[in-house]
Amino acid sequence: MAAGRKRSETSRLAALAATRALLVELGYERITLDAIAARAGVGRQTLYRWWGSKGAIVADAALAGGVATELRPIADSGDLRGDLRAWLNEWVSHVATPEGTSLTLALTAASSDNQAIADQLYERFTGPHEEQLRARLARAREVDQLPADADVSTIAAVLIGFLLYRILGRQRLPAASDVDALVSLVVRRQGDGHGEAARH
Amino acid sequence: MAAGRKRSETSRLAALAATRALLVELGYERITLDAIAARAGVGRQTLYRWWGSKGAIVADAALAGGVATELRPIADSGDLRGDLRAWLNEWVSHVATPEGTSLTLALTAASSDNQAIADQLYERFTGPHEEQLRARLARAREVDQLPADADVSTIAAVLIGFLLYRILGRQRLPAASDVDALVSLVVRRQGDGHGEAARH
Amino acid sequence: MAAGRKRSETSRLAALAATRALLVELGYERITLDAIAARAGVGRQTLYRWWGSKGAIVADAALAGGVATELRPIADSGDLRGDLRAWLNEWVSHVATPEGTSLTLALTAASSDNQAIADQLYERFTGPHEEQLRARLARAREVDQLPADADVSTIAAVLIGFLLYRILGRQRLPAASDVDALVSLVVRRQGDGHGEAARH
Amino acid sequence: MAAGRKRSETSRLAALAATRALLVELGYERITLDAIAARAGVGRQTLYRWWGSKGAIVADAALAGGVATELRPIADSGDLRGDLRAWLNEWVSHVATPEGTSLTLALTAASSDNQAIADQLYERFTGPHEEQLRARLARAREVDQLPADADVSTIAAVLIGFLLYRILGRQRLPAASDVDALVSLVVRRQGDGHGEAARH
DNA sequence: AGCTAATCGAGACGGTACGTCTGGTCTTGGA
DNA sequence: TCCAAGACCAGACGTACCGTCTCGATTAGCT
Repeated sequence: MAAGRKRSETSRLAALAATRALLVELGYERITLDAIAARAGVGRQTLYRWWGSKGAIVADAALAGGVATELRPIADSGDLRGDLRAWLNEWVSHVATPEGTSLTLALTAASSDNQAIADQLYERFTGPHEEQLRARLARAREVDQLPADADVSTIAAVLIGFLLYRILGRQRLPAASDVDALVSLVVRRQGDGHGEAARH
Repeated sequence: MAAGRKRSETSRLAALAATRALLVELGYERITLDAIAARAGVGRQTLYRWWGSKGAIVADAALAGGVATELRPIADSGDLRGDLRAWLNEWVSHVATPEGTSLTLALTAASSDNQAIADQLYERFTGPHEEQLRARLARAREVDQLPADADVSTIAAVLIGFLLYRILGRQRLPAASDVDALVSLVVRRQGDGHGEAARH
Repeated sequence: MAAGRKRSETSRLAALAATRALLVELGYERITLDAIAARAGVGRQTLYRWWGSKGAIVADAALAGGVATELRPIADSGDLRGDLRAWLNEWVSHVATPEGTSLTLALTAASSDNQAIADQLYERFTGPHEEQLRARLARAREVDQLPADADVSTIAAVLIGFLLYRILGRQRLPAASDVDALVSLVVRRQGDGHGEAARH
Repeated sequence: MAAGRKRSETSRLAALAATRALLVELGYERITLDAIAARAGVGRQTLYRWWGSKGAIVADAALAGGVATELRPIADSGDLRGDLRAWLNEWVSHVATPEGTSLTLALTAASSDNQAIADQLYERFTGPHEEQLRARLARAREVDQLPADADVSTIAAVLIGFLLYRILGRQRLPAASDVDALVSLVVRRQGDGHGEAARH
């Protein structure tokens, strides 16, 4: 029962780095497995051996060390609105880089193209972030920074959806004031009337 | 200088219909100009003559008669929340069809791929809808269904972003109750406190 | 009922010429359809469209304008031995060129590899030559330059087999004296005893 | 200086046997070192260690125990024509088997491809047989079964070339009557006129 | 008995060529 | 001048082999 040669970690990392670089330069559609292999100094068969398709390697490259890993957890300073603003602004500044924009667009294209990638993206990236957001909102609700009947899932979806719309629209990324307006819209100060209460 | 034969309207419509059909069956990445030409009974050169690229014909097909045109304007019954719920639900039911989902995903992929398509999409589709939404919200603000300082742009972006997130996530389309929660979150009954007013 | 573009004669000839050139340079095994296409300035698909395989194009290239077409018919001067010697010597000098040797070896390799090529080679090349040889021998028999019971098929096969053996052996091509010996062996002067006749 | 492990004779024989089997099944061009290694249950590196190339292993497999070794020497019963007929017929029946045909074609292809194989083939196989033939013919000449001026080299080449032509042609292997005609053509009964003797 | 070194089967590596498919262009003959 | 058909060049696709390079596991001779 012989072992055979081990998978080359060098090749794996070179392939992912080359993919990220080419994704930034060319975008998902114009990228080529030939180009990735050439840039990484790796055989084409090696890419097929370990990833099997362009979509898979792109997803892995974008998620492993690309977009996802540098994101910080949402702070819990006790100030929900401040924490959300900080988190959203960090996101925006992260995506505002050319690399961030390219990788995000590439992931969107790959997800639209391939259900498996979409699932992986959700499982490894979107889902954890959404869950983190819901957890932070739930904690805020417990300390009465949100009304007891606040719908944390809807709030989380609205925050992420807003970012998504602005990124994909590529017209203009949200400024700090846009983030302020967003947070103010969906998270009112506790003690603000909610429901039919105090007429003005 | 002879005038020559006129452009064949039959061919144009057949090409667009074939593109839509194949988009639904295959998605943006897997579609082929050969396949469009064959299904439409049209020469391949004819597609290049009038559209010039795969992206252009896909965008035209999806926008002209595909996703966009069947949408109704937002009603103005005087009841903002009801009107928004109706509009959002109509949108959801429109996208919930297989054809609607496929065309939306195809447009997303094409937009991620190609800035020109993204611009066209915004100009002919997203922009008008957002503008319509802002106009409806502004009218509501005038009749005091929204606070005077409400940020209609942010509200509009949030509503669209929420839909976008749910569609692209492909986990599950929003139910009527999700739409209710969304509308309740961003459009409070007039008289609700809004702004920095009360407690500190 | 439209016609479509005609097959490009330019491309066809360029492909065959490039194949011959590369066959001489590289030999059958080391030749590449990529290389043929590149040298001919022709798309690779065009080669597959019209020939379908490396073997087919090699056979066509070697037969059409390569080895076969320049061969003269066997003369009929009335002198069988002289005519055969001339024909054999012409053959040897033809094959003795680098191009002739390479093409012959390539055809042999291709025939060993592929029955279809072997059949085509026989039908378009070997067969006609053998038939021509048989016809010349039969005419000689009619004018009593060969015995009435001479087996023209065997003689023809022996002449061709001798050449084949010397060419494939690649040790040394037959000289004029070898050709003389061969002709003397298989074609005796009429009037020479044949059979049990004149004991010595 | 320790010695290390010895070469595995088991592996060597398994490799040669697998090569012969695959040569029969697939032919020279379609054979694969992967396939040989897999069938022999041998590592690929072992093949390269001991033979170094596909051509080398194929030549070794075909010559060692394949085509060559089973051939008997030419008998010397005193009857030259009978001995030649027996030898040729044995050859034909040997090659007429599927295995014999495949191995012969494989050797031809390999020789056309590779000069080193061609040389080895001549040295280990064709050469010895031709030499054996020449020796038998020379002995016959000494006992006056051939004319004193008979060219034994040409006769030997003619006999081998005839076989080669029939085998490679693959149209039909020579029957016993063809062998008779061949022998009668090149070996006339002593006492037959030979040379420029009689008529002018 | 332990050491040392060459061998073994297995299998990943960087490459090259395969045969196919598509993109975008050009040509043909008919309307 | 447009159209359907279809050949053209270019180049990416995913697969199959090549010849090389690790791996860990056997074998031996030499100490």
